[in-house]
Amino acid sequence: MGDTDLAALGRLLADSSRATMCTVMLDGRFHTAGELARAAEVAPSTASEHLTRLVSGGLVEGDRQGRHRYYRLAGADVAAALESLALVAPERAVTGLRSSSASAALRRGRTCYDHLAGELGVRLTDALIRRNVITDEFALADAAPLRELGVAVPAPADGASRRPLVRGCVDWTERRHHAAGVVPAALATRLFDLGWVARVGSGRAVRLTGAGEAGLVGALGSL
Amino acid sequence: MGDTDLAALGRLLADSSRATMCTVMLDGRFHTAGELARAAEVAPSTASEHLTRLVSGGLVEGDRQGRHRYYRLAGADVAAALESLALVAPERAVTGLRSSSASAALRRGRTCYDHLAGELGVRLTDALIRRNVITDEFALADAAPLRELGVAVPAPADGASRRPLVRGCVDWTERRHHAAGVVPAALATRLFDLGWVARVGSGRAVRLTGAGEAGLVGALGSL
DNA sequence: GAGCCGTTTCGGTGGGCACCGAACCGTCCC
DNA sequence: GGGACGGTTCGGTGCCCACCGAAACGGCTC
Repeated sequence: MGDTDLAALGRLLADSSRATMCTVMLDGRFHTAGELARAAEVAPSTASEHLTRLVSGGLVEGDRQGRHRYYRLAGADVAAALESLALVAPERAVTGLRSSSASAALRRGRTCYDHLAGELGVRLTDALIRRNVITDEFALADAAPLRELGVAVPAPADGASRRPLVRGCVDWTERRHHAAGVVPAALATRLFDLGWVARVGSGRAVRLTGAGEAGLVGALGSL
Repeated sequence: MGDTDLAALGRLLADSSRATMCTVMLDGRFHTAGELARAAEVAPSTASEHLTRLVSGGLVEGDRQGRHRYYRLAGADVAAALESLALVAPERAVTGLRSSSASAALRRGRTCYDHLAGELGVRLTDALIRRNVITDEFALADAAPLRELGVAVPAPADGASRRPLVRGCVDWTERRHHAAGVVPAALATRLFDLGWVARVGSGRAVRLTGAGEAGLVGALGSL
């Protein structure tokens, strides 16, 4: 009986299979229905039903290409909402060695929809603050070092209504903020292109390469 | 099978009674169990069960005083997560005149946990930006006008790990950001003390008083 | 065309849980 | 003290929905 239908959204996340699928899709990329079914450990038919509900609920969007069907989160605001929920969510007991090492990799570095998070994300954020690229209040200060790296930094925002160039994003493993927004997203894309960060396995986990370590220290003075 | 138990949190919000209670508690204040039961339109026994679950889930904290028991949201991060969810949640169809005028009042002005939101919130945010109290990237710039109003502004943050003095908070009715954080929260408290904003009814809705209109224009140059 | 494969739809089954009324407990007031 | 009242606990009922297998529906390949 409220103003918005919070409960409908809660029901979508209430199921562990759907929650797992959403967590997988937090990397912002497309995933096939079968891949999501395996991740959630349910039959393809069950996964299909879940995905239909997620789409009609507006959390996920689908794109059919050939005989495959690709799904991803519906937008950055959805990813932000899920991340802020994950911050509140209690830590889950780790079961087994494989998931333990997997979550350790996630803690070290991962993508958060379109930018970098985890230890790597906050290290990068702190380096950007020290180099005065952004302020400690997450405002863009000096974009020159980024432009030298080949990052496409758009013109400053003309109002508060646009998506911010830089904003703070809660990091649920580090329990603090890291840099998000248009500029950090562009930076993340560029770092992938340069080969300075690379994906670990097929999930969200990423790591800093040797060239990335050297390159970022050179560009920002520290890391 | 994820890293945190997102599904458990979703289950808490999945029930419409619990969701309504959480929406009521979004004002950050304490509410009695009976009041929340009436808001959700369920028997007191049912409400009690819901509140027990919300507490054990970490979303809500309770405080017994006398024969009453008061409940409120567990923290600002919980409120932020709920607000970001409400932004994603689809608009709900308005049923009846009473809820229509109530939601209209909410759109005009309301408290968002500890600061101001709605039309009033974004007008205030824009005035703060025009007056250069904060930047359009939600960083604190010049606290002098606030101190003249009697707002207690703490010293600048010494690192990125503390709760930010100012941050952007999504406004689900205005579909843009308004100012949140330590400073806007202190400002809201001060405006209540001055009588410049007052609550409308018993819920989250607030309105700007005549004295508030004049006082804020005087302090900030515009509104 | 036939065959394969990824995906979706459809019945049927089972478990979880929201709900209420009744009983119980603690606090306040006369 | 007794009575009223707010809140919680406890059984019992009924609904919602996650799950699977089987079958149908594309699209791709040979």
